[in-house]
Amino acid sequence: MVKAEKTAISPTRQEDYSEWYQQVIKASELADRSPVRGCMIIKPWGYALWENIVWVLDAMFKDTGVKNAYFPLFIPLSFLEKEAEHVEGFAKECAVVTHHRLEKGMDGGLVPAGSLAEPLVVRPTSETIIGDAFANWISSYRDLPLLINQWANVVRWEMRTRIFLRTSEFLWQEGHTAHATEQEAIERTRMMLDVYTRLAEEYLAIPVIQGRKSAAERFPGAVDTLCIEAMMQDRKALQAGTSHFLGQNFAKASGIKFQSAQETEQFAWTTSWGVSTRLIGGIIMTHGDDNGIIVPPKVAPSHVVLMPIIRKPEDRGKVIDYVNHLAAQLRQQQFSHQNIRVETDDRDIGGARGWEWIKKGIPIRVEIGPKDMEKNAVFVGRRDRPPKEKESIPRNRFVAEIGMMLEDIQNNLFERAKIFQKDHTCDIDNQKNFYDFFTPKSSDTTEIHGGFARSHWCGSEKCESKIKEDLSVSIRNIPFTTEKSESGSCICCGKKSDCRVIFAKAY
RNA sequence: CGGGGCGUGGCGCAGUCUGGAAGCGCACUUGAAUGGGGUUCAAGGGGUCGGAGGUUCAAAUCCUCUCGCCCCGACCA
Repeated sequence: MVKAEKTAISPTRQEDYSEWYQQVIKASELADRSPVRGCMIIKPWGYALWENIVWVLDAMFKDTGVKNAYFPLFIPLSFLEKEAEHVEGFAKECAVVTHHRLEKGMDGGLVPAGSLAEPLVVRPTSETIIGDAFANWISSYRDLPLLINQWANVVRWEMRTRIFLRTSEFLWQEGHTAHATEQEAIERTRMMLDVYTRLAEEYLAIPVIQGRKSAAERFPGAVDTLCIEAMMQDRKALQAGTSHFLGQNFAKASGIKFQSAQETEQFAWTTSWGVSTRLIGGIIMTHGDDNGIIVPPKVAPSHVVLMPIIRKPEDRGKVIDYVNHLAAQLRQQQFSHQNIRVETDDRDIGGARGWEWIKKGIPIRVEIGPKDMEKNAVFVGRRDRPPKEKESIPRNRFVAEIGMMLEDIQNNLFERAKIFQKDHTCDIDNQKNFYDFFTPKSSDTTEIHGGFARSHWCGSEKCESKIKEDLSVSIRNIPFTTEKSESGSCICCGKKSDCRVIFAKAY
């Protein structure tokens, strides 16, 4: 038996996937858990990753005419009551502020005092308060479309939390738009889903499946919910972005009315759409390996780290000089319309230094010592290849080609993830095979099994919930590509179906 | 909120059954050696054992209560 190579993260993905996930976050210094239940402290490396996502998305939003604004963290309780389904969906997970003052209590501790006349809900999402603002801003068809986005934090009091994937507080953006016509709102819903798809695939290197949610999985209060679904390495699905067509539901609830060119009073058609810090969890679980995270170059906090190798103290000055010059040269180079982001790390901590950067997933590591200087070369390791596989490259060539190398890593990550998704997606038409597919082979709870099953579904909520109950498998979405494209029979009841849907276990 | 597991220096753990001076590895600090490398040696710093009660001459260990985390469900971006 071959001895397993030592990995930087233990347990490995194979041994215990969820524990691996926690350990990667710790080892890569993305985040810490906080003293507050279910909340996280996003550390600089993780926050820089988020900032890059924000940067990319924000530009894409603005390209479609969206403007940023900011709305209050607190929502009057009465606002939330306005849309019936919406309340029902969120009521259970709302944090509520009932007091506005603390006083010394009997035992010397502080106790809430001064109760509020109307309790305030900490936003779980902002449809209602933004709807209220929209009602004030809109009076004529000339005010439409209204295209607004806000970058914010929201709070959802979840029963079970998982860092980045489901925390009580998380960072996100929520876009809210109002339109004069149904058609235009529907188009906007789809347009934003396409923006999310581009973010996921072109920037995060996460292949996704675009589709529509079933009625049961729809956003509370929405007429239609579109989403992108990605496959993680444990073969579970992660909803990576959603875009909702809200019809006139929220317009009616908040009184978003306008006068048309024909002088009639009409309710506007609205949409909302969002992605969150959950995407970071998606990056970890799509690209990470047993040595840590791998950050896609286009959103990497830093692209390259330069590590001087100093053998003798007298070499120090010139090696550092060489490294500094190289850093300056690299910073002149461009990748994905941005300057190359360079770190230099001259800590004298031996091999641990290189491993720290591997765990953090920096795309390129460069070692530079006197020998390289003599040859006017650099010694380069790529994060998409094994840690020991490093090569000497002439300095000038490295500087000239670093952009291409990053592009190559970016493409590799995407291709790998695509192949993985393809390998674990299959068409299943037989009920027994379907149940086998989603049933672990052993009693070991950490066994990785299943994947995406493309199977027929008759459209009934009954079949959907039966499968969910039997296997904890849900309909992730009805892909646009398979919608009404093929007839068959429902995997659950056998009745006629006109399309395949994606079934999977989900985060 | 139900079922299971776990809380011991920053991280990973042993010690708990069978009560008897808080340990180990990694990390950290200092010194030296080494020098394409998770290196070696030496000397250090750091923990009221999640918290609160109780039993006892004596509690990390036994009892009661509590808080938190992880996994599996229900809920969800």
